[in-house]
Amino acid sequence: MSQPNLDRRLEHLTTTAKEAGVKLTHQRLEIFREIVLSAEHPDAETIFRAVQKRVPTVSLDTVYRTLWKLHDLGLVTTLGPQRDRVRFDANLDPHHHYICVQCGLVRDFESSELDGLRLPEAVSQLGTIMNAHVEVRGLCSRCQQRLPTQTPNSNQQSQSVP
Amino acid sequence: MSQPNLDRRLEHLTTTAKEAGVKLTHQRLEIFREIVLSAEHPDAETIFRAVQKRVPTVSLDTVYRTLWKLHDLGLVTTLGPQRDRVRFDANLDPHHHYICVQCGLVRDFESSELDGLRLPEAVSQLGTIMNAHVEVRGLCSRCQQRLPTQTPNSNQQSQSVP
DNA sequence: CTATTTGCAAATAATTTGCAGTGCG
DNA sequence: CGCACTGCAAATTATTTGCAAATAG
Repeated sequence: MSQPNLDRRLEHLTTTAKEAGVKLTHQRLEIFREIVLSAEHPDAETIFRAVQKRVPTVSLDTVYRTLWKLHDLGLVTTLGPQRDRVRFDANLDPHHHYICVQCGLVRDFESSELDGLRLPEAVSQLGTIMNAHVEVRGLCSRCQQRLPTQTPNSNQQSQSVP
Repeated sequence: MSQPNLDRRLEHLTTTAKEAGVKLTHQRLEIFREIVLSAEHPDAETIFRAVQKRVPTVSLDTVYRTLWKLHDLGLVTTLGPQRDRVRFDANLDPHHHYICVQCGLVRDFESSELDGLRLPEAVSQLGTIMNAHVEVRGLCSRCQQRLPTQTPNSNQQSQSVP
């Protein structure tokens, strides 16, 4: 992660936070910096331990709350289909996934064109390549109907949505 | 899911199980069928509830144990980087992921060629498309060195590996 | 100032494990 | 028949929440 890149993201954070009326506390800054600077994509516990070194008083729940707040602001994304719950796939044939960011629906789709993707050289230097597939994210048609007015980012939050 | 496809997978299950000396109980058959037949990629709880309708005595922990056993046999895969733990990504620029199936390491890589993938029409009928990226799975170089003899599939199991 | 945010501790939700009985091969 | 497998209940681990004190803007 290069310095100008970090600066650019921090500025984006500042702007977005101000627009949303969200306060930029010391803890939040450090948590965000930690995710941006980490080459890995850390989980909450890992971020917690790292931030704790510089802000000894942070608590794990603040890390969680901050992460989902940043997620709501569209400043971070999560890996995998969505929050918690491991999901299983018995389809061994080459296939790709469509994932709804709202409800977590996952659908397979096939494409012989995508099956034979050429990957950049850099990848093979990371390790062996067992398999490659495409993940598409969007709002599924069912969720589009249910939330005709909402923006795709003001969702999936801790606050219970009755 | 077409009938011949299901048959083919059930046969593969039988063969693999026999080879591995794993018993094919009623419960396991039903759990496997459930994953194969579901268009969704269900989580343990969902599979549990579905199987329960036909085998009222199954327990949730049997579902968990079976799922990981099938996973070990290479008959099912999981969505997302690996077991549990949500992981966060603050990289908003287009990028792709390399994921180590052994240790869960995730590395970004860039490729303008992959950024502009053309997706099949079928995808846009599932819902809106917000973003598409490639996920590559393999054994990272660090894990290759640590497990020079093991096969990539005899791992990541419930049994604690001291 | 004042609404937001934090830390704590306690609550929930998800997943795993020890054990004794059961049943497949 | 024996060893792998199951169900149960209890243990762990991950994540969320209520509340009073602290703090950004």
